[in-house]
Amino acid sequence: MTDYVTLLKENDLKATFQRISILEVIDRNGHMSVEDIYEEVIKVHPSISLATIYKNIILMVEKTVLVEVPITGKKPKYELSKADHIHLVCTECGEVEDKMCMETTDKVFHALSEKEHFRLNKRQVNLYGICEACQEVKAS
Amino acid sequence: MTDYVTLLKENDLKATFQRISILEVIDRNGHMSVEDIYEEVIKVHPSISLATIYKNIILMVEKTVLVEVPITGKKPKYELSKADHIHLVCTECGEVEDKMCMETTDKVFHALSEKEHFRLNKRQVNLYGICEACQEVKAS
DNA sequence: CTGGTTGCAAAATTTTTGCACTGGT
DNA sequence: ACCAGTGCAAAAATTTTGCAACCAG
Repeated sequence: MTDYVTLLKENDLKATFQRISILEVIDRNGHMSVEDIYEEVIKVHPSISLATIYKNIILMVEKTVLVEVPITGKKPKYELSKADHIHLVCTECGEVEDKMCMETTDKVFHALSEKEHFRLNKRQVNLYGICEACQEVKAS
Repeated sequence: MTDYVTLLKENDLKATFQRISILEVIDRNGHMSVEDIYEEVIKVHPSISLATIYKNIILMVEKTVLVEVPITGKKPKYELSKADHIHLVCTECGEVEDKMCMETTDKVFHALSEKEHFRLNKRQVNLYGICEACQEVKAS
């Protein structure tokens, strides 16, 4: 995804420089907190206000351009909307990695929902642990 | 679990009645935000301070007596530590229900972690949708 | 043009902290 | 009796809001 203008317009949002910058930095970094986004965007667009970041994140989450990823013990992060996936969350460095492989688990989730008469809408899987890079650092 | 005193002492925490009250209301209600806990505890123990609730939740999460359950678009909730399970989160009424049935998904999670050389520690599955009760209300 | 968007500053909310006092062990 | 734990009030951090100026369509 590089055509943020189209993405925004498709979702009834004006393509302002501020919004495009927010999408760019999130796309580049994968998963970012509000503060992370602010610090990155300000490098490119120094006059942007934190309030604008907040307003736009809320708006873009409503419009489902962005998805909030809540993380145990941390501020939530935001990512671009994409197919459902698993998050590998490193508790050492904080990095979040996406893994697209929910076919098997999805079957379980749907079976469970059916059994419980629960109208399933969204799945969210976070696996917490230590990523390969951080294991190596600790070993040395 | 009703012996909160033992639970606390086993985790090097003094068994104050503020802490016992916090554990009681969480046990009774299942999943509660800081504010929920405060509002319930204050009924039993009107002089308790919100700061005490915060301090104790942070402490009990560190000691793994409590677990933080982050939820998309909401304040995190807290539950008593127990075997890993799936959360059914109703986006209408906010209720969270536990389902103990992660045998199949656990295999997938472990296989994925092994493949990625990720040292898996904790699994967290939230399914968002509409619970049976809320479906009935909407239908009528 | 014009209605949505921005930046700023102020307000509201949420969480943390310092400290004298209290209460479990 | 000791020291962790408490309550309070103040501080810090985070998020929201109102509004005049601005700009994308």
